Amino acid sequence: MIEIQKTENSRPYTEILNKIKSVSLRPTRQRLALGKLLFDDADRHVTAESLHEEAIAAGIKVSLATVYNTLNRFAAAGLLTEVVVAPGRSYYDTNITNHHHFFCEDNGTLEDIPGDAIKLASLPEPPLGTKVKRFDVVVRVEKD
Amino acid sequence: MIEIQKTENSRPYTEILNKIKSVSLRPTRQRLALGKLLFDDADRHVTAESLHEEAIAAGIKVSLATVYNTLNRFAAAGLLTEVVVAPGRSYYDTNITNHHHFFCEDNGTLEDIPGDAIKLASLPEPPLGTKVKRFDVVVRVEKD
DNA sequence: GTGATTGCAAATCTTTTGCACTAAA
DNA sequence: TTTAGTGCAAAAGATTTGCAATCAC
Repeated sequence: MIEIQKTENSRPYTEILNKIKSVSLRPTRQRLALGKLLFDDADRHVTAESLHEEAIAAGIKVSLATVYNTLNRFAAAGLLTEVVVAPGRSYYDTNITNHHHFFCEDNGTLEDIPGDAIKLASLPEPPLGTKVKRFDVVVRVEKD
Repeated sequence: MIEIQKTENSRPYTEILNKIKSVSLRPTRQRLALGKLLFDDADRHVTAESLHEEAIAAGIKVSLATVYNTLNRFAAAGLLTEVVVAPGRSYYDTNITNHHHFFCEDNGTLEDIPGDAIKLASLPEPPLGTKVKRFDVVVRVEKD
């Protein structure tokens, strides 16, 4: 029984329920709650650690291991994108459209750049035997 | 005494010696040997692990911790660039000019793209209170 | 019921660090 | 000699995994 679904805010949960079901994952209590945190607002950037803290603060009982597993499952299913900008820490982005990032190394903050805001004037041939999958632009900024 | 300097190939070692001295680092046996592996060829991409294996295979006695320390010192001194392309592993690049990368996730291979081969047609304003330091383009490719 | 998911703890992997020893200046 | 660098082993940080209990179907 998913008691949280009985509240007056049941519509968003239905959306998240459908989103999770649509990728053939079981809508468990933890996945629904994490999904609500992730997908209720647009363009969120989280780490496993930050999402876990947020969940605990919101009174959601979920282990860090499950947060890792959920982020990985969501990413593998295409619900999230993994963003690699800093060594030793993975960021997950709820924006799954083609886009890029500002990254502030001073405080580890990510901000989206719309895909159409950046155009490559040219691109050399990829290495022999390979084809281009996509490209990621990271614009590194610093506080001034 | 740096016995290896006595061989007939002493010229490259002089270059590496000077390179290391030029950034106020002590030219120890380990740094000279790692420097030779790194800088004798152009555009090398290594991880601490891969460079350590290479060194051991070449008969150089050096610990993994020292390889990490050396890569970090070299990078801090501007002799190397750290490249962030995959979660949980740091790559170091001997190309310190402005450039970008092809990255093949299938085998973890990096390949340089000259800086002038890529031009951004436009770039939105950076987040408030920040200024652009530089941008990195990673073109992700896959085997076909 | 059956198979997927959770949670915890233990394991793994990469990287850093403390400290006694060694080497460079 | 004075200070920096090395090596080992231990520690640290991020992430994954084994397994019994639990939950969705």
